Amino acid sequence: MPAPDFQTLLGFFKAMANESRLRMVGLLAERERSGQELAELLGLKEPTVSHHLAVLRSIGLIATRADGVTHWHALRGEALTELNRALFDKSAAGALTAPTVSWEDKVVSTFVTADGTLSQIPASRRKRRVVLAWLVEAFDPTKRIPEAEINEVLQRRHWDSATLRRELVGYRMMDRQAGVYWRRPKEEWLSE
Amino acid sequence: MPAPDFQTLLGFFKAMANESRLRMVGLLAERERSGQELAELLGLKEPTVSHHLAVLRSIGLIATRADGVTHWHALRGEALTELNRALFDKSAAGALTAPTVSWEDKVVSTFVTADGTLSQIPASRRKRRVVLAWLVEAFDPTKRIPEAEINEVLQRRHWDSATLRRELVGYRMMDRQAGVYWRRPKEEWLSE
DNA sequence: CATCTAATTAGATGTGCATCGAAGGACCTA
DNA sequence: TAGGTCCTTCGATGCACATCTAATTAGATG
Repeated sequence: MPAPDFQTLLGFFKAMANESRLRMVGLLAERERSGQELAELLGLKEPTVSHHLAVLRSIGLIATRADGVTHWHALRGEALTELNRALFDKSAAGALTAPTVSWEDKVVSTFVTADGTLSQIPASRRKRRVVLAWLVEAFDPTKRIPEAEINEVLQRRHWDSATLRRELVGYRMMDRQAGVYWRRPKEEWLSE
Repeated sequence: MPAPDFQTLLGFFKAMANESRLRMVGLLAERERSGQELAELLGLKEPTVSHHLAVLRSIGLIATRADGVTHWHALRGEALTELNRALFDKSAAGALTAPTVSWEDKVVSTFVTADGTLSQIPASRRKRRVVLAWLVEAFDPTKRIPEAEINEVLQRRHWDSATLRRELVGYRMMDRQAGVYWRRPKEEWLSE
């Protein structure tokens, strides 16, 4: 049987995250029970029990068998075993891991509009660094670039090219001398 | 480590039964992360993340370390291991078996709201006695307490502190003389 | 078929909780 | 100590859901 995906896992937790249902599972773990019996033991009305049973059944945790007008409900032990593996095996991380978009990508896509311009310069240091790292890609790492060209390229991204230029130097992503700029290796950038 | 009780288990499921928190656990399983980072990755605002972190921390699932202004959060693998055992070992039935909630507890929780205030004073003598027994716990049994303090404490539970005070004396749970009150031993309370 | 019992469905209601904006710390750095 | 960043706390809001009553289905029985 395949390791359950994120939604399955979430469904399982939601099903168990209710006092009545959790107690119900406890009661059904002992032996099979009828709806009435559960209602009595849990102090609930039958419709409520019926509702909870439907939830538990929908995740395959219980099986119901009809005998005349009475319905007998029982816990499916296999289901618990399956979930045990799913949850706590090494694969757990796999199941839980969200579809991976890196944090950096998210930050960039937040601040860069569809046409490639910066909607604003992040105030947060950490995010600003990410956006600048993206910006600096626009420059040829093997060349020395005059300030005029730097400004022109940055201007295309955001009106405040002066700030961007200053920040690129501040974060050690670029260096300059006598009005000429060049990219610095990533190892030398400020790490935070 | 002791097998967790019913309430602990329920708390765990409640904590995991939320998409944001479950994804959060997945992200933290990979590596430790800052609040900002989580907010960005989950598409939530920081207050929301903070709230969720508090929930996960309250069940001991994550540990937080501060580094300057940044707080780094990490998953406590041990916690998961513990829960694994608790959940799926032979004890499953035991842990899940409904907690026997006494009648008194049920009564108290019926009349006391989550924030510790009385929603109403029970009309039934027997239930009123239970609620008063719960109320009287608020007072130090070794001290003599001025009426002003009595009132202040009771007021926090219910607007009608005068009635509560009178009833406490009526049920012989407290006694008074010259405007000073003290608790009486349980053996001397009215038994009904 | 008439009626009884057990269960489910439908609809209404109240509550818990996820989320957010605003405001308030804590800690850094200049 | 002034300003800035990161985080938390507070209060408000809206939605999801647990529960109930009433009505309906389904099987049993005489």
